[in-house]
Amino acid sequence: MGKNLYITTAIPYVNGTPHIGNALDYLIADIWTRYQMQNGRQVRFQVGTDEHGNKIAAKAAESGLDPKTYTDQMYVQFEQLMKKVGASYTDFIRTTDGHHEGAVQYIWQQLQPYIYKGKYEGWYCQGHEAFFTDKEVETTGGICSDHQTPYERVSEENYYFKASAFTDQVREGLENGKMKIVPDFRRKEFLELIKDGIQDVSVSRPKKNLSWGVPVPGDPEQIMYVWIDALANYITVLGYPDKPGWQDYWPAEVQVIGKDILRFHAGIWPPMLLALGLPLPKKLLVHGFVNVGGAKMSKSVGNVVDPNEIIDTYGLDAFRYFFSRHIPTLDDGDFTWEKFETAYNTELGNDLGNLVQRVGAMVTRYQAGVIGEAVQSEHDMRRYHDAIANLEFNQAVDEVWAMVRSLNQYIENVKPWEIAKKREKDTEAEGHLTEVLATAVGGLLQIADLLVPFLPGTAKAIHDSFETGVVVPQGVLFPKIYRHTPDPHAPKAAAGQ
RNA sequence: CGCGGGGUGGAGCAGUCUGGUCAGCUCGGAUGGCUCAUAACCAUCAGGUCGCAGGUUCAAAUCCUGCCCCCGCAACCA
Repeated sequence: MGKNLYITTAIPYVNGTPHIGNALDYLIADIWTRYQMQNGRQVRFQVGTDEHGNKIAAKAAESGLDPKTYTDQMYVQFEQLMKKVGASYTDFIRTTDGHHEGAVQYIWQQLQPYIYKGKYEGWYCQGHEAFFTDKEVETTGGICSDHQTPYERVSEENYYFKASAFTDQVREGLENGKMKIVPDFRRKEFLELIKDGIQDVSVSRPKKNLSWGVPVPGDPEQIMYVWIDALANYITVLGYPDKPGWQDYWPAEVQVIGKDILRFHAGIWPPMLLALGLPLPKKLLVHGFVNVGGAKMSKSVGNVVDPNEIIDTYGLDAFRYFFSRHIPTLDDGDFTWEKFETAYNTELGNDLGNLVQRVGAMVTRYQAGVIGEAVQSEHDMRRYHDAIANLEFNQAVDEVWAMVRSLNQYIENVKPWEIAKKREKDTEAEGHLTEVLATAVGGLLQIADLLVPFLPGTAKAIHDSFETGVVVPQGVLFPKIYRHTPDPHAPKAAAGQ
């Protein structure tokens, strides 16, 4: 196995504000990256933004800006979120980057044997200068609600990419595991979807209908539609085709995507790669959505949760903890402020934070802070590593918490405070106490190691507390917060209420 | 008969492929213990016909058949 690994995240369309789903992408990729780096791998971790298209052009026009200036303002929000969740990315791509646009045109030319001209037919609105789906047309009764004009049936010339030519190869790759889709039920879902073959996709629009995008080489009348432009980012960001080094990282080990965009990443992207003669990514990690109290998060319902608010209130590691352990990596999850706060107070505060505190306090109190010969804990962490290899991060965190529990149990069983009392009379007690506390510290240090990918700040705090051989208090980890759940120790309000 | 996922103690889940050792885990609730600690921690308990009805088997949450209910997706929607 080589040392170089590559992981990617979906690039969000900058026409909008960052949300939990984006944060989840970054977090998952970041956990994986930190884990691999901890194990001595060289990792490139891509993030970026998708910045072309009509919606951007329209938004920019509304604000009286040219599109590029507009995206220059918008993409920063996403960059801020990436930094806020602690994403240790190495490569940031914007689809408006010069190198990317040039590379995409090169790719288009390489794809020539599989590109043909065809007619695209659909419902068109003059006011929007855009096509609408059958569904939208149906729900509005055929009248555009913004312009009060009927949609017209229009057909236009487009270039198509012959993705269908690669149906068998893609299917094969999925069946022999050359390209895995994780979890497996997503793979089955996708195979079912392409049962009748992958369909060709329209990859360009006439310039009059799509102004803001990469021009099609050799045809000034056509602009590239999203697919080739956006999907290509995964290789252009590495330097493809002209900057050396990209071969060291492609194929990607993992491509992190949401369940909504699986079909593009399994049905268009692999055919593009095959047409370019490039290997397929090894794994597509498909995560689910975050619901709120069982309901879909949506602006119209008004239940959107802002990741920034969580992090500002509870801290970055608390955010990373909840979204890595309580939102299953490979399935939908549920967020509520109550759940979050309960997990924060009980699991982070009571279980882990308090454990660190009590061990530190005992070493300080009984041994003036001097830690004895650290005993290396022999806890078998195979399940932790297996879980990460299987991309089930929530299970890996479960394993860490099993260790936290057993360390609390250990302390309860050996009762260091009783050994401490015996030291006056029993000469062996001193050594015994030192050994017990060193064992506890050893356990904490191992826990800290395991937490590095998930809670880097906490892992560092634990290390800093105990690593030097003398306890260096780092302050209380995860102090109690009661904003959404009742404070059990609050002065009793009037009875009955 | 479109496709996929799911229905397990108050809540959230594991277990189903490879039938018995499964009725398990976490949170919440109750009781007790302890005092090193963030009124934390530890132990015990709370008794859920494992969606419903049949079937296979010595034995089914776990296999087969039928049905009911919930949630996504249903193709150019970033």
